[in-house]
Amino acid sequence: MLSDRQQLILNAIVDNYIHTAEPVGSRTISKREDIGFSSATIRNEMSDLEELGYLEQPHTSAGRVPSTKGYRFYVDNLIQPHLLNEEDLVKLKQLFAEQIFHAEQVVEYTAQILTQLTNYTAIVLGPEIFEHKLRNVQIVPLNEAQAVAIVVTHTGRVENKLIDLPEGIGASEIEQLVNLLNHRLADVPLWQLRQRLYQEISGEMKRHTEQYEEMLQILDQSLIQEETERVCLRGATKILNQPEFRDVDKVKDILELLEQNDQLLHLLGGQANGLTVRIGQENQLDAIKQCSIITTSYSLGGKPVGMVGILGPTRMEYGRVITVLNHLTEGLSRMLTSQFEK
Amino acid sequence: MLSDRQQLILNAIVDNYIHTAEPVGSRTISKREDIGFSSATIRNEMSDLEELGYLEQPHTSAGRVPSTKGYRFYVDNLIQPHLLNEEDLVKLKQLFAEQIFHAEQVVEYTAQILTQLTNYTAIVLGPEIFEHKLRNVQIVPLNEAQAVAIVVTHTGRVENKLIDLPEGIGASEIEQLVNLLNHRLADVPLWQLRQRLYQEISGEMKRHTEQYEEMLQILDQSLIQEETERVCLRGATKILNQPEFRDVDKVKDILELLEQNDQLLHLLGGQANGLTVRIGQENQLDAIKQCSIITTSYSLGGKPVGMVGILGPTRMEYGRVITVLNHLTEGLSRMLTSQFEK
DNA sequence: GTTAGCACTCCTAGCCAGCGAGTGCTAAAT
DNA sequence: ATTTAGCACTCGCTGGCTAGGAGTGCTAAC
Repeated sequence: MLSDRQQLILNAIVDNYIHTAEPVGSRTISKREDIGFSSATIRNEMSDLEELGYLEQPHTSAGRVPSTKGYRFYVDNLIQPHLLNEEDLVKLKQLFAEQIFHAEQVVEYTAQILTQLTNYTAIVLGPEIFEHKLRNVQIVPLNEAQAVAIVVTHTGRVENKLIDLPEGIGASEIEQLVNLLNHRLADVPLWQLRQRLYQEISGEMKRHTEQYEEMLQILDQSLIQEETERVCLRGATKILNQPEFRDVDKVKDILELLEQNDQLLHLLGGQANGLTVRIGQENQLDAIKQCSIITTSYSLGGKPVGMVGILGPTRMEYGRVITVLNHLTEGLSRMLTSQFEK
Repeated sequence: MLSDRQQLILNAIVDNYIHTAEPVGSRTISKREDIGFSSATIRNEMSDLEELGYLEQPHTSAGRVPSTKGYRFYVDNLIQPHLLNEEDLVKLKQLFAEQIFHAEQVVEYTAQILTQLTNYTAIVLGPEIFEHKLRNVQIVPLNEAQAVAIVVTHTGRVENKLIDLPEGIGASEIEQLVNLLNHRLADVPLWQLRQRLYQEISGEMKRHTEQYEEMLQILDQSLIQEETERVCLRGATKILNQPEFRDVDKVKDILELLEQNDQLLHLLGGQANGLTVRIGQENQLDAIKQCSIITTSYSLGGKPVGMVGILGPTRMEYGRVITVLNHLTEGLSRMLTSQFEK
């Protein structure tokens, strides 16, 4: 375990490096107000900290830079609570005041605000589909062969899908089918839909229509669960502001990664609920081994339904970002819950 | 006007620069098979071409680089038809073979293929909403205060919007309203909807319901035209592969511009139909004065309904990109027309 | 245990010379 | 009158060299 003084010094170094992006020398630390030791003492401690793996030296005659292990200790033990300024709080309040809630819009708006507040890249994953319950199904024929199937959830989310109509299906039969669906499947969670469809509807349908097979075919097409979640990325170019990413080769891989929507989910990294920090080397993907990601989840009525994440350099302002994220997810959860649980 | 030999040389220089990204010297040109003159002769011609504004010299003892004027002449007069290789043609055919057509998907798929084929950034603007006719309207109540309004067009596109319900509106009244709408407004182009609403429906509605004002309020909310067009960007990071954009400062502005969805429309630059090339300085936006954009439109039944654009360095392979775009828009138009005009 | 002092390391900026690609001009060749 | 060979000149780029400075590690004194 690190001594109190070692912790004090490690904290000072990480702090300094986060704000300057320059290797930190012993004299810089000894000049700080909260440190009462000479540079020589600091040097000895720094040497020890390096040996323990908390610091690294770019080259012999340079200052020290925190290692992944150093950041990890900083995040786990040293971070001090950060107070948001008035301006930032106002922006967050505005977000939560958005009474006109619409899943897609809130996701984008949230990502926008997050990237503004933090100056890092924001990734927001919308409320997950399998928590949604069916409100209403519509099937709108376009011509003889095609129709649009529309599924509305109790949260107001709308999914739609183009489907092929089997030959010889009339408008009245479709209408009948839709009525049956709405009658029987209302309030069924989306992920249970297909299962319930076969359980409850098929018997009834056999009685009502001769074209049982064709109908089932329509339904099967209509209710295929959307694979792509609603994930939204904002502020990808923020990384270009960081001095350690002045090199095109270094950012190229990162930006290419962020271009792939399906990779964004991997970045958020599964349904961990609560706040998670992944620092530098701790990340799976090579492209972002020089970055840190802070993720957290927000919930509806106690159950986590979505995630938000902030991607920045390892030299990220962890304290501030964590505070912002906590404020945000708290507000978001409160808002979601009050809106849909009544 | 330029002499034949001047044109030959300008063509050779642009050609060479496009492929090497290095200033072109007189000896390089004189060595080309299609040129039968010594380097000295080339030097004299180059000097003339520079004086006329077609070439520029980064510094005294460097080769020449085409100016915007030079590229312009090249594009307008010198470009040679480019043949696509088998592989590329197959990819394009695959796109057109997509029978399962869905506006949103085709836009994304098209952008993806374009960026793959050209290795530049692709921007695709989906079929414009005002060409779409109303097929069906639905209003699905979520709770006492809110509902989702859904508009389906004859092309199978689905727009949805969360609306607030006035107090005291019952489900039966909404149903009545929806029936009336579908009966009266089917096949009306979306952009005429509100106008026709007031013309045709209001009289009838006064008769049928006492809550005329409230109903109108619902409709007004439901039919607000979506401001954001379906625009899709792919391959933004391709620019990072270009040697002239190895500098973070140079790409930062470009990437930040591409992050803003509303700016993408400006890039495509209005409803010019037919193929347009905007080269370097000719671009309005400062951020892309070092880039060129080639745009063109595709059509449904003769009327242009969408656009595609390719963004690359001024040193772009104009011939190849133009060929790809022509193939694409031709196929896309044919596909759209055959699908919806029957 | 702490700190002042000092030799040492190593990066960085600046300077300079040499190289080479390329030009422009002139004079000879066609 | 063109075209071309020849040559001097320009200028960016590379590599080697040096001086400066920030920072370290060690030792010895406090």
